[in-house]
Amino acid sequence: MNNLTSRSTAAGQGCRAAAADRLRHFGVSVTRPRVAIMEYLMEHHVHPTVEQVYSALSPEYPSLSRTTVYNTMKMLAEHGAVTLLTIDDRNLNIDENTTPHAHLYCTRCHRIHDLPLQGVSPLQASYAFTLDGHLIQQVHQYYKGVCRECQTDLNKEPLLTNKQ
Amino acid sequence: MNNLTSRSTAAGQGCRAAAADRLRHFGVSVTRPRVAIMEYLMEHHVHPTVEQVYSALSPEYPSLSRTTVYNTMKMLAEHGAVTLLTIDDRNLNIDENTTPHAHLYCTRCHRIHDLPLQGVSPLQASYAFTLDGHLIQQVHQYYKGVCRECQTDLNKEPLLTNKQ
DNA sequence: ACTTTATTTTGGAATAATTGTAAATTTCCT
DNA sequence: AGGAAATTTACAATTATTCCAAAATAAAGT
Repeated sequence: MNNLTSRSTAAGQGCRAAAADRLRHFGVSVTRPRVAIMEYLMEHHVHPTVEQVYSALSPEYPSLSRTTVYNTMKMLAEHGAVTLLTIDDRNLNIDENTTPHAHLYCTRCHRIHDLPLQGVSPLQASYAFTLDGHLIQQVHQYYKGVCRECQTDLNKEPLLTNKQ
Repeated sequence: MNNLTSRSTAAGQGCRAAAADRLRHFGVSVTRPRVAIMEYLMEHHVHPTVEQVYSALSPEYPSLSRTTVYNTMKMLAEHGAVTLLTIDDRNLNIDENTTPHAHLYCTRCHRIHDLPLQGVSPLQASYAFTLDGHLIQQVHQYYKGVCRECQTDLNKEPLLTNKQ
C-alpha cells in the first residue's frame, strides 16, 4: 500500500533491507555475511547447496568463508528460518521456503522441485505433535525420480555435468 | 510346513542359505561377502550404516573391505533389494525392508524407527507413477524428532555418545 | 563519538565418509 | 582342473563438513 515501504522491501537484485528484516524477524542479529546470504536465498528460489551460495556471493564479497555459510545455515535452521534438506547424498540443500511442502529430487539433474504435501495437512506439519509416543518436530516428504524437464531432455542428449 | 526347509531357512545366527536365496531372488550373483552382508541385514532389523555392517562382520571375516560393503549396498539398491536412506546428514543408513513405510529419525540417539506411511498407500508407493509430469520412482517419508525411548531418557541423563 | 566487551567471521588445517584404481582373488562354465 | 569374466581387496584420493584460534566486527555503555 505504502510506496516507501514497498520500495524498501521490494524483491530484485540488492534488497538488503528485506533480508535484514527477515533476520530480525527470526531473532538473529544482523551482520554483513548474514544479510548477503539471506538476500541470496530470498532472490533465488532454488534449493542451493552451501557451495552454490558461497560461490555466488564470493565475487562481490571475497572475504566470505565457506565456514560462515555453514555456520549461518545451521543457525538459521535452528531459528526456523530455513530447512536443511538431506535428500542428495552428496551434499546439503537449503530450503528458505519454510511452509510445509514436499520435494521431487531428480536423479538426472540433481535439482529439487517443490510439490504439495500428500496426506498431511501443511498446518499439521507446521507444529510439533506426538505419534506413537514419539515427539515429531519436522515432517519430510520427498520423491525420487526424473523431473519433467529431464524426461524430455532424455531423448535429446545425455546430461554431461554431474553437478547442477 | 516342511522341517528340512524351515530348518535351512530359519532366522537366527548363521543363515547363509536364506541370504543366498534372497540374493538370487533379486538377480545378483552369490559371493561370500554378499552372503555375509545380506545375512547381517536379514538378522539385524536396524537401519545400519556401512560402518556398522563392516565392523560387525570384520571379526569373523577379516579380509572384508569397506569398499565392498559400499559397492554391495549400491548394487543391492539398484536391484531393489535395499533402500538407502539419506536422513542422517552424517552417513547413509541401509534399510533392508523394502515394503514402503515411513521413518522416525531421532535427533538424540540418531536411530531410525519404522512407522506406517501417511497419506500414500503402500501399494501406490511400490510402483513408479507420474505426478505433475514428473516420473516418481521412490516415495520417501520421514519425521525428525525425539523417539519414545529418548523422551523418557531425557529426564535421566544426557546422551554421551554422538554415534549410536 | 569512543572504549570496552561479547559476538561473529575468517582461513587454514583436520576429520571422516565415500569413491577410484589396479592388482589379486574368486566365481562360473566347460 | 583350466581359463575368462566378474568381484574383491587394500590403499590412495577426493570431497563435504567441522574444528580452531586469531582477527574483525557488532553491541552496549559512557
